[in-house]
Amino acid sequence: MAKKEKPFDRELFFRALADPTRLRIINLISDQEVCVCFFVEILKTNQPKVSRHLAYLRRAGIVAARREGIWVHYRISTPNDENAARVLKVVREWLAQDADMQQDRTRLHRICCAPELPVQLQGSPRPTRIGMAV
Amino acid sequence: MAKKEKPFDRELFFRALADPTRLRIINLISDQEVCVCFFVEILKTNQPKVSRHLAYLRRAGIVAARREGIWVHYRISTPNDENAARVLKVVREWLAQDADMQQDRTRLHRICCAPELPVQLQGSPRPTRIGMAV
DNA sequence: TAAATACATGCGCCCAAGCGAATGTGTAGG
DNA sequence: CCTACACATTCGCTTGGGCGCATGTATTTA
Repeated sequence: MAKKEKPFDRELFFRALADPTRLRIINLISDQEVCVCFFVEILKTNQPKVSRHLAYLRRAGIVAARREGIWVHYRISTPNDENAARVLKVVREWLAQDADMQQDRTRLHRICCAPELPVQLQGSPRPTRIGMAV
Repeated sequence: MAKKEKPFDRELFFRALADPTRLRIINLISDQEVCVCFFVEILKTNQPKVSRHLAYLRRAGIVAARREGIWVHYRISTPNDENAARVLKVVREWLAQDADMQQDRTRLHRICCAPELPVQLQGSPRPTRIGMAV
């Protein structure tokens, strides 16, 4: 009844990072818990696409999901593998410095901190900062 | 006449890391200059395959080549992008700890340090340690 | 239980990437 | 030159991944 841990899949991990949409998602999450609907809005794409990329990141151990009623919140997950965690940390710092990525975060910040959410997001739970165990 | 530097391609960089053969090559190079023929021998594969993966790593700015007569030596190249360089550093440390990767390095070490090279490698220049600027 | 909402997944299409086999390129030696 | 050698590249094939679209699932509310 021990050892649920599957051996960490390094290939899957790197492939997960080898896609611009997934990197944008990782960047958008930052140190928050973000509802799926916000990704759809910021990335200006359709919901299935976002959902599939989130599933990919989940399988790779990069993000974790938490359901709250009808909504699902995503946050960064520290990979099981210590070295993968180190890589992810550096990658996130890299993204944080990128101009386009900063724009994405700015747009998310503008939307979720505005007094009124846009029509598509009425009633959606806004992103919330979470404690980063690092 | 300035700025030959193309803007660093982050996607290409990550895709380069998302392949087991290319990771094995990165690991084998370690802090040496290694002749192509040794990759063919250690990876137990054909020469075109190795050559294509090496070309991929070159385009991604991860390795550099140096011709010496009929032989071509490959070494790790520090990526133009500072953050990419940080990622690569962590990735290489990761590989260095991996059991399978250690086996590869051991086999390379055994072959190139033996008094007699195997038949396929007769006359090939052995890998040589190079100064790592880090 | 039925409808609405938010998200996940299955399906088919297309394109990129990896592969083996053949061919091309550059270099040393006769 | 011509050959031999090491390596690079091209070609055709096959596979995997991302995409849009349609459908499935889970949860809340009426």
